[in-house]
Amino acid sequence: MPEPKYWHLRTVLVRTIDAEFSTGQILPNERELAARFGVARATLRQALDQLELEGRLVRRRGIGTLIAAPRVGVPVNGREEGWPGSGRSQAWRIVDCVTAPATAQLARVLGVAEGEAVHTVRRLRLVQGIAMATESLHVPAAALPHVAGFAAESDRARGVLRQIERLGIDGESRSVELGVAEAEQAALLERPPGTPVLVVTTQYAAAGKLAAVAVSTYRADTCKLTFGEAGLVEVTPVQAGSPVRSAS
Amino acid sequence: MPEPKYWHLRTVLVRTIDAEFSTGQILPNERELAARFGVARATLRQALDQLELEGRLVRRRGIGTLIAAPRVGVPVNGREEGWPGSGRSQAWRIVDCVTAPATAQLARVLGVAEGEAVHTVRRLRLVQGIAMATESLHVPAAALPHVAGFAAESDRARGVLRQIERLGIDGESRSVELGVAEAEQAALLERPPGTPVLVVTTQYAAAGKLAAVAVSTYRADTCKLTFGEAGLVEVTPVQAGSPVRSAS
DNA sequence: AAGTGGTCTAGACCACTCA
DNA sequence: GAGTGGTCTAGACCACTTA
Repeated sequence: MPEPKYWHLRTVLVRTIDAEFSTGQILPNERELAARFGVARATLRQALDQLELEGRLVRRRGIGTLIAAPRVGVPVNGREEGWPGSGRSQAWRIVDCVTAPATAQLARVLGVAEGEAVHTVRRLRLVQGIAMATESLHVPAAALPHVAGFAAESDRARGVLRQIERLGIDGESRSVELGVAEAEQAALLERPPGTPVLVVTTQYAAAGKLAAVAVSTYRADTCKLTFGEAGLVEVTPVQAGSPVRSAS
Repeated sequence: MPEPKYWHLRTVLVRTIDAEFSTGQILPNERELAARFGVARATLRQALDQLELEGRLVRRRGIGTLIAAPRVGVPVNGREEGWPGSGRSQAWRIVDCVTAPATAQLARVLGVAEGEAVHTVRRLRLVQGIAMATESLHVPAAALPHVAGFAAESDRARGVLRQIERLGIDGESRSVELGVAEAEQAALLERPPGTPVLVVTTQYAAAGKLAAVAVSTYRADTCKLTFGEAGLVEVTPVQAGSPVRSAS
């Protein structure tokens, strides 16, 4: 079997979907689809798994399998888009703020000593009212002397976000990789554990030194991260396959 | 069952791996692991699937399941790193160069008329001798008048890459999303079809106008894309989970 | 209560690698 | 040929949604 059944099935489904279905429509249920294609339900599900990973389908328990909307372009441009106080109501919701000694791992990432106090602000990024990303912003407590004055957690969170702006952040570098949402992130994103996410790690520098680190997890099913000069032209999604040679 | 078995299994395996195994070591085979944990092999495999998606494991048919090396940081900084001729031997290998009328989709992305001739150069990005990414660079033929003179495909490819530099690219914007490798990409990356990839779409602008578009697919299992000021500090991987509260 | 997707099982066979 | 992961099956039960 040079080509697995589930992969062939996926190809057939892609064609069917593109030709006969549109966003929001419901596919026939899995048992029927499996019967129609003459495969076991597990095999059909393997094909649907692929399509879901690609963001073409959404499956809802108790409802059915629907055609997904195109992915939302989410700007990841640093201070302008992602930063807290800077101007207009950015769609961030503060979840948490804890101050705790750095774990070994966190200490290494932040470049501080293990056990040193670190503020961690957790936020949720909402795009059209729905949670698209979580973020944990870590900054050494020593760098923000005025935060200690706030008693309430929400005040402390806002304090951290406000004061970090006055640090004079003058550089940032990012990395993006694939991950899966663990329990906490999954809950915040209202998704089951194991949901694939794009993990964005941002290092913020002030005066040539690492000043803060943010780890964000974006829903990989619905997000397309956008960087750079704020959309030169509308970014239209492109097939992963070679767009010129229409082989197969 | 509030927590699926496979998810719990994954957690247990993560702990075991971190504690008792190191990069390159081979796990016991699936049948034995399944028996040891008292689950069906399919359930165990579901847990391993997660770990593979996270880049913690690599499975090789006929060999076994091994602990993966940490992901490689791959700079995606545009002209400096990714661009062709610019100086030292960049680890790119030219695969292909075709000139063909733009499909409807490609035309839309490039902002040209459907059917207009477009050069497409396909390249392979090698990191430590292994294929990490494929790239298709699309540029309207009208913009590169001198390319027509080259007869051999490899000359045309080099011609496109060289002449595009003289266009005076002065801006780029990118997007990153999750995808799966179709047959062609999969073959180039020496991976099975369906392999998860990070799809990077780059728009190059010259004189305020869109001049070229590149679509790259990076192996999601082994790549961590890095952006920005070329590594302020070594980027150490961070768990997707909340790094401060060590709940569970 | 009926219908959906999500999980889990036990077993079979295949494709690949290596001694 | 023995051992590994990859695919596929048929069936069961669960969790969730809607009516």
